[in-house]
Amino acid sequence: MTSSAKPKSGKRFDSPEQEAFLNLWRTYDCLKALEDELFGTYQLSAQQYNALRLLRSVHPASMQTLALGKRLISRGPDTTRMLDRLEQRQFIVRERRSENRRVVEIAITTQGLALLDEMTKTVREMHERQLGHLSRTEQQDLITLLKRIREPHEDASCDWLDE
Amino acid sequence: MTSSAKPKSGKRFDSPEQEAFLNLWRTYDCLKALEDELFGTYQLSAQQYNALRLLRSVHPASMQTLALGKRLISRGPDTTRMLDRLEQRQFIVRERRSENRRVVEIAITTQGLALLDEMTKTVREMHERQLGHLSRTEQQDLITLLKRIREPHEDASCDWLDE
DNA sequence: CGCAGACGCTTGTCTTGACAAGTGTCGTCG
DNA sequence: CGACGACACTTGTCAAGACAAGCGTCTGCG
Repeated sequence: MTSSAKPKSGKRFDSPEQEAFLNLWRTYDCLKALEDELFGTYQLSAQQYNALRLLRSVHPASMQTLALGKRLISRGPDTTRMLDRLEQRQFIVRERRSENRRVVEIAITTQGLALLDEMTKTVREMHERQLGHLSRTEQQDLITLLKRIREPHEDASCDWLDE
Repeated sequence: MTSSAKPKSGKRFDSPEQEAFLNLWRTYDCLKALEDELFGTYQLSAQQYNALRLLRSVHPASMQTLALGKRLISRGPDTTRMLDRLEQRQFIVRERRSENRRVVEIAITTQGLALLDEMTKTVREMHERQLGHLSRTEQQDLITLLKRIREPHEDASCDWLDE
């Protein structure tokens, strides 16, 4: 009934853009598997690790929940629950200050810092396994390309504040 | 207590590999948002769309559940439930053949093909928005780099059969 | 001083994906 | 030809993410 006479197996991709995106997806998923494997041994998600790293970068100061959430990849209201889990394991502390009781200040604890220290070596090794086989030039080219991809989208929902 | 005298805010990344990976993650997430937005209007997930595309590529033949699952990004036993949803909406049919009652053959239906046809234009436009601002050369470079990244990992869990 | 509205976070609920165990079917070997 | 193991899929259960509504707190305006 539809245009069933079209070539079905001529090409695998409808457009070069699609091919590029599917490759990006596949590659991300591939590297993410390595990441998850490592973080799994620490009972941590990649997002949680990033949150801790971010908190360390401002230590001994603190960050507000929303500001922290914005800097992570997944925007959204799930920051609260992720922080719940980190607080429960005492890697962070939350504090409502009297000066402004609306916001919650998040800070990394000594235990959180210790965890990051403990992970440093294995995380670096994992990244080495992920991308170490690329030359520095290739890595730079990749980063440049990826940034160029995001350029027209940053204004929308993809504003990354980590740089 | 820990090595708390280390430079905290000297650099944002622990290694070039980490910078590359975080850029990859961020970029994927950014493009995925555009994708989800589009597929959302069709009440479809990206995985489901890929499954339908894959089934179209072998139409009018069929595929086995496991083979289909392997070709998608997320490996795993959740293929069944994803297919449940597609079957419920009559985009695919499942059939147990008498010759081998262990396997389930999946085939796309006329309605599934019609849905893909209906989506073709908007999907192409979305990909154009995602990556259209890159030159053909940049797109090719990107694809080459991404494939090179996956190279040493393909043997493990990242064997992509779509090519 | 009090109230409306905005802000920041939390909670509820649903869908989606991950991991493990279970069910039915086939090949094989005694 | 009957039992055992392997295979392909399904089901159960749980954690993680998405979306929307709710709660407490602050600001501004009459």
